[in-house]
Amino acid sequence: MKLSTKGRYGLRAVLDMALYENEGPITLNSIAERQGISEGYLEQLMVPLKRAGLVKSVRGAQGGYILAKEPKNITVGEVIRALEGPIAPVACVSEDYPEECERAEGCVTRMVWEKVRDSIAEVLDSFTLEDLVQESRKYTSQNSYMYYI
Amino acid sequence: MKLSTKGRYGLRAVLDMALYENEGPITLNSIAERQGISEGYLEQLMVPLKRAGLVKSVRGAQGGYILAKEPKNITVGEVIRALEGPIAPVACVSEDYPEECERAEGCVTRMVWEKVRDSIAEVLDSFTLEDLVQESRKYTSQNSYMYYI
DNA sequence: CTAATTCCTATTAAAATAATAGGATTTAAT
DNA sequence: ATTAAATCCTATTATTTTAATAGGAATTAG
Repeated sequence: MKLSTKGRYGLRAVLDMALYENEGPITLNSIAERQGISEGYLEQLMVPLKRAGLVKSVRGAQGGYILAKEPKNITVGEVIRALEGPIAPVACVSEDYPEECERAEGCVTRMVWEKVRDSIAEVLDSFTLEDLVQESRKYTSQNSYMYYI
Repeated sequence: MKLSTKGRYGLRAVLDMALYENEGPITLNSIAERQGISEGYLEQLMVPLKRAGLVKSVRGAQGGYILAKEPKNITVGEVIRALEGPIAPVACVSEDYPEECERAEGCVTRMVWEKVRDSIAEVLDSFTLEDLVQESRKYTSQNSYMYYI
């Protein structure tokens, strides 16, 4: 029941982008440095984030990545789903295409997993990047450039 | 964010035991057949379940496994924790010994993971084996020996 | 033109998961 | 006592997923 680094790193990356939003395109290199994540790995995470319409890339020198929507319109749930796939504690109750199961009819554990799925989704969908940015600024003194994530 | 087969098979196994509780010790062989799970793998799952005080074994011929407590006193949460470890969407918010993290102080994603952890725990702890047994009997006609899990 | 950057494909390393194998030990039943 | 049915125990292997690395192609600001 653990998130992989895809989801964790990916959320930190987009949150980093939200924090430095006014500085133009953010390079993977700078995110990687601030967050202590391998740049090559971050690169792989950007593919699904772009596909999900959460970030946009700017190629060439002075390029980088920017958020495709305002932080207040990006939920943690969207980011996690983009990177980890639909929320599904077990495959047969996946949010989008639940896997068929012979035992499905009358399966009683399924209702447990459905509730787990919904409660996870509810929490993840209740936070926007903006919420986290604001929370982060609380911890950050006026002059500090250190943001915690 | 998926449960492994440990948790899924293990829950089905103890639920199977709850359903056939009045028939004395249940052999792994019979659970394996009914549930379509490899007997050898089930054997491995019994170790943590015993250690957690959820099942007891009876050795020798006519032996098998029995629940160590009444079904109404065993929650799905206990079973899952026994098999998958403490609930923890990420290691730094694990239910028992959260992993240290340099970024912990002022980390804003952590509060998301804490809420996710708590909401999962709440759902899992809200179901007892008895709840599931009763649900299962709803689907089972009086004369049928087929129980759905 | 050059340097900085994303883009793309492939490969590899490491870890976790799932399953299998084979024998030792215990015990009810005969 | 013997036997058969069962748990117990240790080790190994196969498979899958996760995480990371490598190297070069394409794009673009200056």
